[in-house]
Amino acid sequence: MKRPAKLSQVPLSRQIKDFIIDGVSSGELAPGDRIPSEAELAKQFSASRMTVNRAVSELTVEGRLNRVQGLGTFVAEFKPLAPLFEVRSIAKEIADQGHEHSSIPLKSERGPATKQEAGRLEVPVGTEILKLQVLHLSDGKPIQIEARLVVPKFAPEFLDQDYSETTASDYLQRTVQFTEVEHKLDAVAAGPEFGRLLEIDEITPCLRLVRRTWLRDDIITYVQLIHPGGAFRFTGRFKGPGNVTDVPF
Amino acid sequence: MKRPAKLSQVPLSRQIKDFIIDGVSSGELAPGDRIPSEAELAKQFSASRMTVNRAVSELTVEGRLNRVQGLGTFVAEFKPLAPLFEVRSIAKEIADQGHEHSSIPLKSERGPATKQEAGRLEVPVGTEILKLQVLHLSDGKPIQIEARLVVPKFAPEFLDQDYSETTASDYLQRTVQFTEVEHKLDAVAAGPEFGRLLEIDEITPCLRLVRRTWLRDDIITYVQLIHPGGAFRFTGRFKGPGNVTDVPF
DNA sequence: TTGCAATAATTGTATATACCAGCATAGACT
DNA sequence: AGTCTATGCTGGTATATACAATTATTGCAA
Repeated sequence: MKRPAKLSQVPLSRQIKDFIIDGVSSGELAPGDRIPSEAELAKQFSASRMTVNRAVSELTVEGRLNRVQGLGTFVAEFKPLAPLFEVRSIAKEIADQGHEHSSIPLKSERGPATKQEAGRLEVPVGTEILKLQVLHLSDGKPIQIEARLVVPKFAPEFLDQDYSETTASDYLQRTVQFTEVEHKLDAVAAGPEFGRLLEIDEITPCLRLVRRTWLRDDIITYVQLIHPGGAFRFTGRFKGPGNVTDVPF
Repeated sequence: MKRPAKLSQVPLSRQIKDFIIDGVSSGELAPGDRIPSEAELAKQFSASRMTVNRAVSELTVEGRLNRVQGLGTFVAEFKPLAPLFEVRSIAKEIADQGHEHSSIPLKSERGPATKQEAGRLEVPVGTEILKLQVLHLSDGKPIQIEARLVVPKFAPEFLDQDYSETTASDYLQRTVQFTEVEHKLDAVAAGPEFGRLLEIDEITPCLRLVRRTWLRDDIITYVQLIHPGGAFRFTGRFKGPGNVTDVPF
């Protein structure tokens, strides 16, 4: 029953991949669960086993599945490669460690970029940007100040939204695979203003993380000032030979 | 000319992948270069085109190659996913920014783990470990103190080597694809001892990065204390949907 | 010279088939 | 009861084939 090689809009192997990915993200498939065997999927999609094999293999290379010969294919524990870079990693870490996370918006406005802000974003002074500043609390105690500057070239309508729940997934779905990021990490004294907000002495060392992200044509700048007690843990997962050889001995 | 399905020790597709990877790492193939077409490789390896296709596709998923329909396959600009985690990122950054990097070994000894060291490595107190401490200089000025603790279960012979040039690539070659890493970032005052070494006031804020790596059965712990002036930049590249959706809006 | 059509080369996708290798279990044998 | 073996499921690898889609080039016609 040789099927004519007419290609639909979306390749069959892509459909199979999406089917599995959707199952995971919807919660039907949890990490550790076994997914249907290649033969079952092939029947279900009227595809040949090789097509299924290709789809599943790619998901394995991507780290989403683990395959065991003789046993089956299982949903992998999916850890983002570098959770440090998540939006709400601080909030998540706080929550994961059993503390209660809350936040107080300090600033949320749009307006022309000042000289300093423009410098951070590498845009002309006066460009209309979104400026946000949030104080994060752990069990009611101030722990981090987060400042965010956004040049919303791509979707100005997001300017009016409550930013706190907005993530890239809202407007990007598996479209962009790569994102350039530049980070700068250093330690600074809290200083009078932030020291007061964080309820610490102004000479207290704080961690400052400046992150610039290029996503398509947009530039996003983050500044996080983290209270020393707010040191956070995160686990990362490296993938691929390029990292293996970079792992320190 | 159907080849019998006798499998050699190393799968053919693996051999083809290695051939390309070797070409890149030896410099024969530079980023941007076109690699031989699937048909050529198939002839060269006496393989079917599908086998070549599989090998090359996997390298594409892994981010090492870019394929363009109708044109060919090209070596990708390969950027490590998270250069922050490289051993010598500080040294590299210093060099890249046109400064001269040098280092002074402060400590290099093996012996039983103290309580604190054992705690960091999660091994019993008294376990024989390797302890290293190095002061990094930029243009002759102290900029970072690096401490490294290694539990060398895997290859005790490395204990006697000069650690500075030793990387994981010396004993691992494309064997381990995944490595778990835990990081802890915080900011601390330099303190009297390190303040003196770094030639700064003891209350000066410093960045401290603690990194634990699990590589096979081994545990490696890093502690980096970075001078505030030694704030470093790095660019990262994210790959895969898991990160796309995590990229902050 | 410009514009368009045909062509060759390349990757993209899919099928059907074959056999190998790892794992668990049912059943026979001791 | 314990042990071995056969069987069937699973993924792992490889081949041969076919046609689609994209790209650059070539050559012809206006």
